[in-house]
Amino acid sequence: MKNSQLYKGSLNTIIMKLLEEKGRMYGYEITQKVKEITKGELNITEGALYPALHKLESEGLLDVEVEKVDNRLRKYYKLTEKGTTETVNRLAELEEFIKNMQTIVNPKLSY
Amino acid sequence: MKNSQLYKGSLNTIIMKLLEEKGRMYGYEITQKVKEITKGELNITEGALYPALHKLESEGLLDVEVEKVDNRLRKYYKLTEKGTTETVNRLAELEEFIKNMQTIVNPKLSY
DNA sequence: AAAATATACCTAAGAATGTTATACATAAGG
DNA sequence: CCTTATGTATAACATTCTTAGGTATATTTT
Repeated sequence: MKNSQLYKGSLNTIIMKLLEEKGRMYGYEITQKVKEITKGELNITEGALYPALHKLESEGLLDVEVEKVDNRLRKYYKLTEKGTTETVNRLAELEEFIKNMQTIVNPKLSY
Repeated sequence: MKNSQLYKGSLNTIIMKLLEEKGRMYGYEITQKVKEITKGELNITEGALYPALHKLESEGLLDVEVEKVDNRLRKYYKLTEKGTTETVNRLAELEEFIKNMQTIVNPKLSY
């Protein structure tokens, strides 16, 4: 996902947050949604996305439903109960992370 | 550095930002400074820090000055000219990253 | 005085995450 | 017909960080 190394580690949180909002999404849809939200700045690569989805599923955080649309396969993912709980934690961590990074970048604002 | 994977990829930017502010710092000092700024939330491990410093130096972004204080060795790092220029870019990237993540986490604020 | 903690550096093995490249398959547009 | 878009997948490689050691001196605690 993009050149900047900063996004490393945030993919799982992004996926879970989008699923929390949308209810359910399929892989390709997630890549397009992120591209749209970030105005093309963040492009999730498939080589990162699919393994991430599979791992979240294997950890019991996501459930999958396979559907055929226009003769093409789609795998819809949604948060499990456990996944929903975990999403709350990860979003809290993300907000803490952002706060810390802002303090480092712009220490004057933290007075 | 910490449990949360979110910090992955941000260490270089943190180091460079601190050096831009302080002028020069040594490794141990950096770990303590970050711990202080983030109120203990972010602990940079030495296994991450020292290789990162060496790499930034080998890339010509940092210069080193070795000094002996209290009979103990210290390696003071400071930004080179190239490093200073690069710091501006990385900070811009970081702000962009933070903005994007906030948009994803809190889409309502971006209306 | 001995032991633990703090200061100060370093590296190597492995885990986690992501890029790049490739593969397969259908649909739509030029 | 060929390219682009849609849709999923994996394997080799690169990067970053954790964990777990190692070395050495100074200070604080027991």
